[in-house]
Amino acid sequence: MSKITLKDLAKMLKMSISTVSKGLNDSYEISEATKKKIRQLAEKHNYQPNLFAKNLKIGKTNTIGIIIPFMANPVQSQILEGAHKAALENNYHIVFMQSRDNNIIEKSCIEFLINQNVDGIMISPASQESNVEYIKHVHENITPIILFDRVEYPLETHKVGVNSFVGTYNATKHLLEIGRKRIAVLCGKNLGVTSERLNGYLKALEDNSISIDQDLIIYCDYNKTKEQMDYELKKELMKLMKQENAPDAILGTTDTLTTRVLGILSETKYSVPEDLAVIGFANTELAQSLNPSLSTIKQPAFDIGYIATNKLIRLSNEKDRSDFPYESILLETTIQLRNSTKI
Amino acid sequence: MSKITLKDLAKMLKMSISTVSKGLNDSYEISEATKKKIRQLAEKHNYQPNLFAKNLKIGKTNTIGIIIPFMANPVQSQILEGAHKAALENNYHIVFMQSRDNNIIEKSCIEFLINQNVDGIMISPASQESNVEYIKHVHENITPIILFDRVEYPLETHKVGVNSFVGTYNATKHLLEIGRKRIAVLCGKNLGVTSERLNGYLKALEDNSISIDQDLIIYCDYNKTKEQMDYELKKELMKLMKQENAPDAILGTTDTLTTRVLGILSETKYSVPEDLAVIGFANTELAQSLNPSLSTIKQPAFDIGYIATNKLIRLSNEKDRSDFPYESILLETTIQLRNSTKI
DNA sequence: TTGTATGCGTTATCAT
DNA sequence: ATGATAACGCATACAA
Repeated sequence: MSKITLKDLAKMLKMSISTVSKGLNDSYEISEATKKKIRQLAEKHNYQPNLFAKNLKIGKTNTIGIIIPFMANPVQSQILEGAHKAALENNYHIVFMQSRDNNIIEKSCIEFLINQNVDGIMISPASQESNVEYIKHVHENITPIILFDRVEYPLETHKVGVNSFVGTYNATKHLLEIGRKRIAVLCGKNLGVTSERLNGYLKALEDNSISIDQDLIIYCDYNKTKEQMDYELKKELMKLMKQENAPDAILGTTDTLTTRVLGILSETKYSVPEDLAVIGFANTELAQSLNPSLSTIKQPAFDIGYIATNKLIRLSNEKDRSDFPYESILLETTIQLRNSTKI
Repeated sequence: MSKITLKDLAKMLKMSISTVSKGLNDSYEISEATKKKIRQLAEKHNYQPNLFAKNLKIGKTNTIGIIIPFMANPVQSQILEGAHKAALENNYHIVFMQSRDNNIIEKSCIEFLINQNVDGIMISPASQESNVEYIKHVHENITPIILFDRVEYPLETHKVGVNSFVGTYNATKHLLEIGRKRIAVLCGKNLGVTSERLNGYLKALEDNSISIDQDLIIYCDYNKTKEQMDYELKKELMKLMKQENAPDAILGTTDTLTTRVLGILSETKYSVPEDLAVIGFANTELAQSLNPSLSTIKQPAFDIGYIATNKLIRLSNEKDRSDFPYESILLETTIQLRNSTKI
C-alpha cells in the first residue's frame, strides 16, 4: 500500500524514469502517444509525485507563511479560511504563526518561517511600527512579504485590506441620520488601522457640519490585559456619560472594541440603543444573537485571505519582482443595520 | 544569503559530511571534542537541516493532518490553536482541512491528506456514522487516526474530548436549583456528542425526581442551512411556549445551538431569564457581552487540541501500535454562571 | 573515531 | 523521441 513512484511507473511501462517524468510534466520532447500511455497508467494508480523529492530538487517549498495576531478571533480565522482555500487550489501549504500583538514574538515568527524555507510570508503587523527595518530587510533579501488586514504599514509591497475610511464614514453618517450628534469613537492605540478609520469618522462629522470634540475620541491600549483594557474603557466612558454633553452613540473601530463595549455597557444603567446607539467593526455571526442585535461594519475577511494568498503565491513565482508593480487592494466593507442603531 | 548546508559546514570544519551529520545527531561514534566543534559552528551559522532532504531520506514527513468541521468557529479555532502549539513544540507541521459537516467532503479531505503523506490524522467526524469503514481501513493500513472533540464514534483509537455527560448534568442541576422544572433541551440530530449530553440532562432530571417529557427534547438538523435551522427551531419553540405546560428554561447541547437560540428568542416576546433561563455549551468570550450575559458550559478547547496532537505525534512514532493500548481522555468542562440563569 | 559511498524520488542536462 | 546520469541535502551501512 506504499506510495507509487516514478520508478514503479517506469518499470511497468518498460520506459526510463526520465521519459515518464517528462511525460507527466508535458515536455515537448515526448510524443503524444507516449504521454497518453504514461498519463493513463499514472491516473490508474493515482500517482502523486513526492513533494519532498520535488521540492528538494527544485529548491522551492510550495509553502507560504502566514502571521496573524490571534487565530481564535472571528476576523482572523475567516481570513485564514480564505487563505486556506487559495493555498489548496494552488497546491501550496500554509504554515501559520501567531504574533499575539507582540513585536518580539512577531520577529521570532518571521525567523521561524525563514528557517522553514517558506516561499513567501503574509503578515498582519502587530503594530504600525513593529520590526519595520527587519521586515524590510527580509522582503528585499530573503523572501517576499506582503501585508494583509492591517495594511497601514511602511513597507512597499502588495497590500490587501479593507477600505477603512469608507466603513467608518458610512457608519458615522448613519448615526447622524438617525439623529445622534455626540458620537464617541473607540480607537486602538498604535494600531495601523486606526488613522484611516478615525479619518472616516472625522470626515463624516465635517461633511455634516458637526464640530469635533477631542474628548469623544477614546484610545485603548492593546498591550494591556483584557481586564485592564475593559476597566479603563469603562472608566473613560462613564466619565463622559456623566458630563453635561454626554455622548448618544458609540462607534467601534475594531471588532475587539465593538464587542467589548457592549459587555461593559450591559453592566451599567445605560441602555442600547435608547441612551447610546452602538455600531462598529465586527465580523461575528453572533451580532444578530445579541440583544439588541448589533449593527456592524463587516469586513470581507474571507476574500482578504483568498486574494492576499493568491497575490503572494504569484509574487513568489516571479523571477523579477520589479516587473510587477506593487498593488494596494482595498475591499469595501458592508454595513448591516440592526437594532443597536434603531431610531 | 542562501541556506547553509551540511556540506558547507563540513568544508569549513575540514571534516566529512557524514561526520558533521553524525555529530549534529549526537551519534555515539563521534568524540565529544568534535561534536562540540561541530555544534558551535552550526550554532554560529544558525544551521537548520533541510527538512525536505531529511524527510525524503527518513520517509517521514513530520506533518499531521487535522480535519475539523469549520475553522471559523470558536471551539474549533481554539482547538486548532492548541494543536498548533503542540506541533510547534515537536517540530511538526499541520495541514488542516475542513469537512463542513459533510461526509463526502470529509472523505476527500482524508484522501488529500494521505496523498500528502502525513504521519497521522486527527479528525472530528462530520457525523456519528460518516465514513466509518473507510476511516477504519485508513487507520489500520495507511496512517494512524485519532479522534478529538466529537469522540463518540465507532473506531478503536485514541480519543480526546470532553466529559459531555457531566457538563449537561451540572448545567441541568443548576437550572433545577434555581427553580426551573420544565427544561427544554436542544440537540444536534445525528451528532456524536448528542447522546452523552442528553444522558447528562436525563440523569439530572431523574436524580431530582423530575419526570421526563419527550416533547421538551428538540432535535436540530445540522445538514440544513442556517436559515432553515433557525426557522424550524423557532417554530418548535414557539409551539412549546404556547402550551399550558410551557418550558421555563433551555439547555443547548452545542455551541451553535446555544448561541442561535438567543438570537431567536430576542425576536420574540419572551425574555431571558424571566420567561426562559438559558444555559448551554458555548466557548465564546462574547458570552459576557451578551445581554443578559450568557451562562455557559465551557470546553477546554485549547487543551483538547494540545493533548490530541501530542498523542497523535507519539502514536505516529510507535513502531508497534499494539504496545500502547488506546486511551480515551475526557476533559472536564467548566460552568460559568451569568445573568441568563439568574434566579 | 572518522571518512566513503549509496540512495531516498525528483528534475534537468546531456547523450543517443 | 527516448534514455542514461548527475544532482538536490541528508542519513546511514560499511570501510578504513
